[in-house]
Amino acid sequence: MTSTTAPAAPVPDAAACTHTDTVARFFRALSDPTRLRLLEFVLAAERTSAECVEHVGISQPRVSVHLTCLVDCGYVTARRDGRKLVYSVGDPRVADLVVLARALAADNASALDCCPLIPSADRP
Amino acid sequence: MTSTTAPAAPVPDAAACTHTDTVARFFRALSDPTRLRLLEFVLAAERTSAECVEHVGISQPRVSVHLTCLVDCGYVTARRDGRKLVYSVGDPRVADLVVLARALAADNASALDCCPLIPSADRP
DNA sequence: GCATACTATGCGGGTAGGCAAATAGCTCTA
DNA sequence: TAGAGCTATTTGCCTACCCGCATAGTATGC
Repeated sequence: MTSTTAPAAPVPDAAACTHTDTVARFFRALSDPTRLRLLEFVLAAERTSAECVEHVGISQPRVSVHLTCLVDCGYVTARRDGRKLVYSVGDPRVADLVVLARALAADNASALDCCPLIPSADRP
Repeated sequence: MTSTTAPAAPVPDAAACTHTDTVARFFRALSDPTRLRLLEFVLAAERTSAECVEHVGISQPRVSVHLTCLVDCGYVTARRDGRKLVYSVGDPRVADLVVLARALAADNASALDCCPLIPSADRP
């Protein structure tokens, strides 16, 4: 944690004072169905790029971009194994976050479907 | 658990099997800086619409849309008090989600700034 | 060193969703 | 029942971002 190492920071808690924009961008990484699908796929087990491509069913370049994004945001880490790159989730809090969000989303799924600002794909 | 009520469903747990698209849309509600700012503002205390408008500094119609979105997604609830609408957060898990995300985002803030797919506003 | 996976980057197009401004609708006071 | 205050909806514009396709780059194996 970076907050525990800060001795006399002008802010009481680094985590609590992270710019809201940064947190929003952090959420944005999970707001795309393809990226979320990838994250949950990697969350279940270590996966290679090729496995991810097959799982989500979109082009390899696009999957590469999404995975890079997930790595940049700190959700997953990449490791080379021979010719392949293997992606995995190191921080257990990522699973916590997804589980928590899933529980909340499940309890509000029906209402969520009616939100006009965020229309669902199959409900135009 | 809801799985006990499902007799022969092909899925083990309703919460765990909520469509990924739905969860992604749930995250999308928090992926906008203005909405996240509003949520955290309401999270701290009950707020009226007018207070929210002043806090985020954008037009009233836009705030109305954002607040409606947050209500639809189940993050906040609205209550009428005289002429005003008062918004509050009922589910404590919402706070948990935000705190957890803040902690994760804080630990990856620097890397997040470098993610080209999700560029920050002040870093073109 | 060369060939072959495997992965990343650039380009162009289409849609989603952000904003302000104008306006309609609802709720309480007088 | 007016009238004033508060909130929601509509319109139009513009930017962000997702996509596939083509291609460049890099690490590994022979």
